[in-house]
Amino acid sequence: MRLSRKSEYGLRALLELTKAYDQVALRRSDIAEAQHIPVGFLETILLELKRAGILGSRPGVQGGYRLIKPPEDVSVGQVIRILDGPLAPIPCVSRTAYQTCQDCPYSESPDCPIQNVMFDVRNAITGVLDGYTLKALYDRGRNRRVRKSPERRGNNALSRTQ
Amino acid sequence: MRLSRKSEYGLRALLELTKAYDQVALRRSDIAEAQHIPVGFLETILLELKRAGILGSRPGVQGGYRLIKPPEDVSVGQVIRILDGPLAPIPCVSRTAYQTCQDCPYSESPDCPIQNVMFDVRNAITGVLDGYTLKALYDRGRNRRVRKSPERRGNNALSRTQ
DNA sequence: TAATTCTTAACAATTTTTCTAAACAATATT
DNA sequence: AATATTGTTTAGAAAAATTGTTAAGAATTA
Repeated sequence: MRLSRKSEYGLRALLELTKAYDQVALRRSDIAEAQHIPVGFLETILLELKRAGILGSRPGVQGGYRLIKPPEDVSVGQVIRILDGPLAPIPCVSRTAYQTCQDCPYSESPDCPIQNVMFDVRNAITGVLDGYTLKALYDRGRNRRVRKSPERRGNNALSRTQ
Repeated sequence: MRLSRKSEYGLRALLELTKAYDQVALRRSDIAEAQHIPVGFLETILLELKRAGILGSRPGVQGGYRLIKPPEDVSVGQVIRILDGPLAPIPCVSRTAYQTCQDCPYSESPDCPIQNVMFDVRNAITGVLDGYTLKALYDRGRNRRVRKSPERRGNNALSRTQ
């Protein structure tokens, strides 16, 4: 159930591009440096996002990559699907990439127990990720860092998870 | 975000063992045949579940594996954690296996945007999997196959996902 | 004792993930 | 037009994880 490095890098890159949205283009080397991402790997990631219509780019001086969709119109779910493929834990519960199971003894039956649970898991995951936009991702991190009410400090994600 | 083969096999094996609960022990070859699982791989899976205290076993004639916990006391989440490790998409939001990120530029900050989303995802996943027991898994598949009301037929998981 | 079945550890094949290299193409500046 | 800058593309290599396999051994029952 792990998020790949690729998707994590992709989201971190998009965070930088969201910050620069409507302002400047960022060179892959800028992004790589800011986010500690191997520049060669980042390259392939940015290109996939470009082909998917999320990024635009231009070579040359003052060139680089930029977000060509409003950050509030791109969901985290979209991004992960582009970079990692379907969000569903198993192909037989995927909306976007459905596939029947071959070796599953329940594959002929209308009710596979595993399929039933994983269907719920898929909905739980997409429920979160498809409702979460790049703008929300960026703002949430930013607002929290500003931290208006001090008593909220102990309630951040990190302390909750340790 | 994929469920491993290992966990899928493990759950399918446990489904067989739930069916036989309090009745007979099942040989690994029986389980392998019933569920189309490579017997050698199944072996390593069953042993992990045994070490975790979920299964018991006995060699010899009439021997085999059996569930030693009531099916209503074992959650699908537990099983996947045993076989695949933590459910969290990234280590920094894991309750059971927390780890700080090394290369993340936000790792010193109390508010990492990625961590925030993935924290929600983790809760969504564990919310489903930790609340789903082997008994529920077994019964739900079984009840559905019986299918009391015919008009529900079009509403099964498979047709929903295509 | 003999047949049956689980036990253990090592390791091998395959696939996926992660990353690199190098030649090339486009753009802007001069 | 020349040059420097930056993205583009393809191929593939290194590393890690996944998915199995093998074989010798130990426990249990008949």
